Amino acid sequence: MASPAFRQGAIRARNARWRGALAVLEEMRREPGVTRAAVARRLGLTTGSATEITARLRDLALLTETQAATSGRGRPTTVLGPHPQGPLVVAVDIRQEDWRCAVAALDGAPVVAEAEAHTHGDPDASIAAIAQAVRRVHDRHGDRVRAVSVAVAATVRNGGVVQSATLGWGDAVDLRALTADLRVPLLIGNDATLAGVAEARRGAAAGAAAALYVTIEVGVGGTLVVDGRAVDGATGAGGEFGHLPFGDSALRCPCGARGCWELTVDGRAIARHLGDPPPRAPRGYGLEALRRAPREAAVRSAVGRAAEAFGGGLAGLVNALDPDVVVLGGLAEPLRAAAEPRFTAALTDGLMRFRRAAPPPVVAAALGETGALHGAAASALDQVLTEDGLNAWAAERSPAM
Amino acid sequence: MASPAFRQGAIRARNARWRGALAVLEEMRREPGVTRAAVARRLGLTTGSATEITARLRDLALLTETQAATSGRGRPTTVLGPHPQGPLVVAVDIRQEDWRCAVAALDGAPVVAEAEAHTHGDPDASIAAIAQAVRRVHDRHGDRVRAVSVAVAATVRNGGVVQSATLGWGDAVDLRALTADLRVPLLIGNDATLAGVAEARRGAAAGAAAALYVTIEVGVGGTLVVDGRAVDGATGAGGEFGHLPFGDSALRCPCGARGCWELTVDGRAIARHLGDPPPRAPRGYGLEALRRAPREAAVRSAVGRAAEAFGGGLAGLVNALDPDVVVLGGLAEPLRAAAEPRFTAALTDGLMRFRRAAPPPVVAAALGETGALHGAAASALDQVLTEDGLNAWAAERSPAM
DNA sequence: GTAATAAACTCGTGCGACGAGCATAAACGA
DNA sequence: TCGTTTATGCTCGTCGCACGAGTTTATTAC
Repeated sequence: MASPAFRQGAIRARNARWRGALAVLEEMRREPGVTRAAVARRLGLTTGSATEITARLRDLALLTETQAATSGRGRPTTVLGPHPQGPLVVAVDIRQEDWRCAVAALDGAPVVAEAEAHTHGDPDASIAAIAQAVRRVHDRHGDRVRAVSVAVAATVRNGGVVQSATLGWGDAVDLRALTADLRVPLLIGNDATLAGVAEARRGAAAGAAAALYVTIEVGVGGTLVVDGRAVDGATGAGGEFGHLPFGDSALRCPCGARGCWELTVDGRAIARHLGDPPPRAPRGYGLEALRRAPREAAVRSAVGRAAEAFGGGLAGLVNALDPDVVVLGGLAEPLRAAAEPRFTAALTDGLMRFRRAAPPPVVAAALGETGALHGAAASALDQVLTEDGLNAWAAERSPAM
Repeated sequence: MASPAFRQGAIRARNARWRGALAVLEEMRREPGVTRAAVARRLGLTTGSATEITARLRDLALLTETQAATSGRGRPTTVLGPHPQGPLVVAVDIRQEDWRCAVAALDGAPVVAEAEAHTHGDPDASIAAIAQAVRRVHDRHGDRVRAVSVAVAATVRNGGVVQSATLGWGDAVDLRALTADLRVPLLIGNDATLAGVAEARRGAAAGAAAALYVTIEVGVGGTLVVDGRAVDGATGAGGEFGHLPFGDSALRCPCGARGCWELTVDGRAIARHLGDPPPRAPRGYGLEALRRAPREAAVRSAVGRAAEAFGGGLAGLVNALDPDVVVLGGLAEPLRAAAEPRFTAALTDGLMRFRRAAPPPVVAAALGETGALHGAAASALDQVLTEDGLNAWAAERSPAM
């Protein structure tokens, strides 16, 4: 592992080798269950090239071909799938209450291996437990594990956690311990960002050129995803939409700024409107309020105000970012559903006139609780399915040279 | 021209041909005056490959090599530059008062060929005049002209103008007339978006991973530029930051929404604070106010309020988009300069706490009035310097096959 | 069965890039 | 002034990927 193996100069040529192979693997990943013939057609490959490429990839344990259910005349084609000895990635999702650790092959479907609730108030214990889970997975699969990707309910910057009010962890949490002595790349990402990526690739926004994912948990998060890649800024801390000053500038946000949108949208907002003290668990409070809203007029009104603030802010984001589609995650969808007319009115009213004729559809997230896990697996595979990644894989398997 | 010429199947291979050549051309474009040796080093090419690639590109009239000023020992290398018979693009900038039409070679530096003031209130006359200018350039250079790119002070969507309050043109303006019978691709882009691209590539934000460009003219525009590409959404209408609801929700914006940021930032805001009626020319009014501010306390205070609103909104954008650097264009820089303390205080106060230690630098645009023109040239070259673009160029020059 | 069909396999070719060795043009130094 | 040093350009044999055309194979339809 970590074999340098190649002379400096040949990098470009060595990378060009994988053009066709990578395209095939991406197709297989994007649409598990595609047939070889379909891939060849889509990529404009001749059957000869397809034969060569699949043979090469089979030899490298990057894919397998299985008999396809025949349909119609002609020689039957094969279904492409991940190889049983092929590369794997580990996806971890650290949420407020618990964590999950999953394994995914090149088709990107995470299979949960372990899951556990946090030891409350003790980040070190949680991290140690997760690290052990990762290590067990690694022990089981050896060098097949090519990357570990972590989705965490925290602000992430330059691959590290910057703040994590949600988790109640201090800001000195260092997730690098998760792969301490494993020689495997570790990727850290914000959970909402990764969930957005997952929705844009395989979820409710599949196929969209520019998808805006917005989620409400404690506060508001999300991301714009363009061509399947999150627009997360220079340091990866983009998507903090909750801290756009759409709100009441008299309100000071725990983040340090004032007028933050999320203060007018989440459980804290609803509590304020109802005259309740600030809830210690805004997510739970919000959920409870949404449940009570149908029956209690006061709650309904408070929820409506939050939905209105949410719709208005969303309109601003649509104005500024021009997405194809808006995907709502977490409590965002139930909030809209609880006060649909007020939400939609505010959204429409906030749109620039020329957008109103054909506003982007606002849809519910399709992947639900597994979005972040899917996104983590996807971001890990993004590293594996590169020219460098395949070079490394191939070099390890054929020690010649 | 428009020769199909190629069989369907070979597309992938035919594109792969240009990998090395494109990389070299991009280097030459990114840094006019680079030497062949420097390019080879950066790209990791052997001298043999460099020789081959440059020879091929010279034969195709895509670059020339000129003697470099020798510096130090060793065989002198050559400077790469655009070929005198090489491809060209036409860049047009349509501003509020006038328009300019320029030509650029592969180094992307636009040379203004014609410029003229608008025939006021008559879009058709302006468009006809611009079309003639484009035609004259095309007549002069023939098939060397590969694309026409237009920067326009209007909202652009799906390659067409959607609204253009600034120009005072109706919304039925069809810019496709600009290349009516010329068989040349026409690209339409928002002027602020293109200026942002130019600043990110060669201006004040050169080298930034994520640059946020914000400009104040009539209203607020701009764009986020990631890796040199504008994040302009699904239809190209992104970057309308002026219509984020950071402002006073009691104010209805001509765009149809309410609470738009730009109403609290531009000349209209200053007029309102001074008790003046809404100015017919907000840009000129704003400029005048900025001039008077140093001497007149009331004006200074009104300008300060606008600068504060500007800084606060900018902070929100930084929170949400996480840029490396913020570039101010148009009146934005003078507005900041006129009330620097209030601007900076509002900006800092609006940032999330973890961003305050190292906020992105806020700098003035470097390309000034030529930003949009540079950006238009760049977007046109983006089309030319692709595998398809070079294939077409090569096919036209060697009619064999 | 036999024809029709779709797709896989085989093999010769083209082409871009590599590597190693050679050639060349300047600056340096005795 | 002239060899030495140094950086670069040029030549040519080789490799590997994808192509194209032709052949083979597996299935359905009649």
